[in-house]
Amino acid sequence: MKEPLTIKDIAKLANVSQGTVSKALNNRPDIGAKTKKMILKIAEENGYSPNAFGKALRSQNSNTIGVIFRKEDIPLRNSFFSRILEGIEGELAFNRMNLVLYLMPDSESKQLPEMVREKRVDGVILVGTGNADFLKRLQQYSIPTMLVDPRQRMNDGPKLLIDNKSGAFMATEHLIQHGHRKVAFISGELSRPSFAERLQGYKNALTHYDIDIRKQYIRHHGFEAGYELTKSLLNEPDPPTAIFAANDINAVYAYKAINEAGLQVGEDISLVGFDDIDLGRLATPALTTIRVYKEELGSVAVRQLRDIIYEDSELHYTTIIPVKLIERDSVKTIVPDS
Amino acid sequence: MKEPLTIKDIAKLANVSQGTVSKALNNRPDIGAKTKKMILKIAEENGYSPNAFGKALRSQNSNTIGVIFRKEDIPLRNSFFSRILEGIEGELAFNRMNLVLYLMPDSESKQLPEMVREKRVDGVILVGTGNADFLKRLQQYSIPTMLVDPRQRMNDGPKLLIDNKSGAFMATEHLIQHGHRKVAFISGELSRPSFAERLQGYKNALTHYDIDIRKQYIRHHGFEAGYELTKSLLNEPDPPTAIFAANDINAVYAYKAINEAGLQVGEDISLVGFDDIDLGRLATPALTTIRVYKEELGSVAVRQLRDIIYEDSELHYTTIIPVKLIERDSVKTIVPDS
DNA sequence: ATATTTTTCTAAATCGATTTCGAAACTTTG
DNA sequence: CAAAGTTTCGAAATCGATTTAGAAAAATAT
Repeated sequence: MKEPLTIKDIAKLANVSQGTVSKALNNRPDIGAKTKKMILKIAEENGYSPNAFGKALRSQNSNTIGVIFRKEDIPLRNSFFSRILEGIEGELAFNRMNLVLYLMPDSESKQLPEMVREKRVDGVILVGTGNADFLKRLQQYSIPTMLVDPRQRMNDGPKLLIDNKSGAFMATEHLIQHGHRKVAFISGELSRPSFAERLQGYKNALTHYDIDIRKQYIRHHGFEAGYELTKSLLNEPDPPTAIFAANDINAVYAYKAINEAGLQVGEDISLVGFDDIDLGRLATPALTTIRVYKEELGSVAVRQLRDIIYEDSELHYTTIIPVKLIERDSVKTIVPDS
Repeated sequence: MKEPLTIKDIAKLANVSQGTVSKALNNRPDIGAKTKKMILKIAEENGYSPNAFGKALRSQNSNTIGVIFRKEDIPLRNSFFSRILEGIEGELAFNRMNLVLYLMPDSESKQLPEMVREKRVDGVILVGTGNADFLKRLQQYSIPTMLVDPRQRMNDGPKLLIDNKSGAFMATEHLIQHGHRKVAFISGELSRPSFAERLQGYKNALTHYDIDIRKQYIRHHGFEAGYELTKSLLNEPDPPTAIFAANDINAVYAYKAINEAGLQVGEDISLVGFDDIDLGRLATPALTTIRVYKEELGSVAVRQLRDIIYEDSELHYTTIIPVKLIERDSVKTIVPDS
């Protein structure tokens, strides 16, 4: 019911000018110690909070950043992206900043989202997206931008990448060290750099251990196509004994295909995933996978973006976040044929 | 590089006053048709977008709403809440509104989030949360609030509920109609009204079909305790032939326990879940469940909140969103003992 | 005690929009 | 054609904060 207090009200209550109140609240130098204390007390007692828009209008920054996901990425149902969002939110909240969320329809690269055109946000974080067009437009607006696991590698802005190659190497190596020589690879579209890099890591591991790379063991298609891919792999004349799935979702689909073929994961077929989402932990047997530090991805993105926005940090890093092998129960040690 | 244009710049370009520009852009009556057209053209050509803060400051509304989830609810990793968020985002984007996201630590009921104290948002949607304290404080601020599946049923604000009782009835009835007489119930803490209501629906169904309610078939504990609960159910002297899990997550845990006991879901034990999250669809065999229209929950919340905020709708509905049985492969028809 | 410096405060301008009120231009009517 | 009524426009106030420049007060130096 009661209208919220403005700085003018506080000024009246404290018998000073609103300029003085502003100085007290913002720790400005030219103010006396006792007046300051007095003003702060009054503000506190009356539960005063400065109006965000008045503040933003004058100071030209809003203390909020925009977070953009692709709508098509099933960004939120997919716990991978959700965790990144959690990381971003946590770090922003820690810095008492606000998060405005935008899910970008794939079609809409024509125009920038309103929040940036209207200057609502001090910077944006693009997760799993960012085509050249869109980025160019952002740059014209000269709004600080941070890319997280972008869909395109060619761009000069600051960005965070996942150590896909090492991770895929570790995953494949893990299978090899457990005696597997016939290791297949499944993934979504290779147009996604992350998948392409994971394929590269897989190949590197095979090469490193002097194992032939078999074309027919490498399958990629669509995003959640793990079910079909696995089914066809199992029908190979010389089927693999192990599969490295370039992401956990596809790995879980592989479970389904394997089960339906009357086989058992971790027994007849070994499986390693990538990402470490909850799904894998819940599967039976629990999925061995490469953990991506998703919250970390989010919080680091915020920290770096804050540096760029508020500290005028000029350096535009490309940061590669490491990954880690998480051993669970989906890999069986076997004796190699050869 | 180029500073964004202000309304003053457009006014200069069009050789009119800024007031006139404002009228043109906002479809005000007292403006000539040709000047209006001319101004709009100039604004368009120069890619002008009004500054959100200037606008918000003057018009006293921000065109953004705050969305609050519980941090402890694993709100985002859990696709249930994610879908609700998607629904909210979609409806807001449709209305060209902004979404600021806040994950509330459970402890923090002492203070309202900054976004509301600073008047950053025109209204808030609380999903799966809202204790009495917090709500009272919100009311003092007289900020329009919408509750979605709240954790407390005693409050007068407008709210959206899930038809838990009917859903649970349908789920249980489905099992009964497939010949099951020994139907167990598992859920998280009954302090959550949603679980309590689902238990009630379960009991109603049993009663309706003249089946005794057996205390030892009703288990509830923790949030993701489905694994242990199911394990102990299977160890009963007279174990159930079917289980109704009050949410899909617990159902998926039940899969794990059942598998580990050497039994098969949809064969030795029938299972029905509640919520219809992706996990259930992915499980083998796919989980029969009660679908909750999660996106709908989100979009309806936004529509009703918009009515309250912008249309001064005084009526504070309690809306109950229906649910639907989704038959998949986790229920087997059996011949009842009796 | 006066002059000078330093500290503390206030009044006013500003950020970018909207809105009000009155003036100017244009229509309609007698 | 003059009077009355309508439209269309612009100047200025306003929203709630911050910041600047200068005045007043206090502290220090001469």
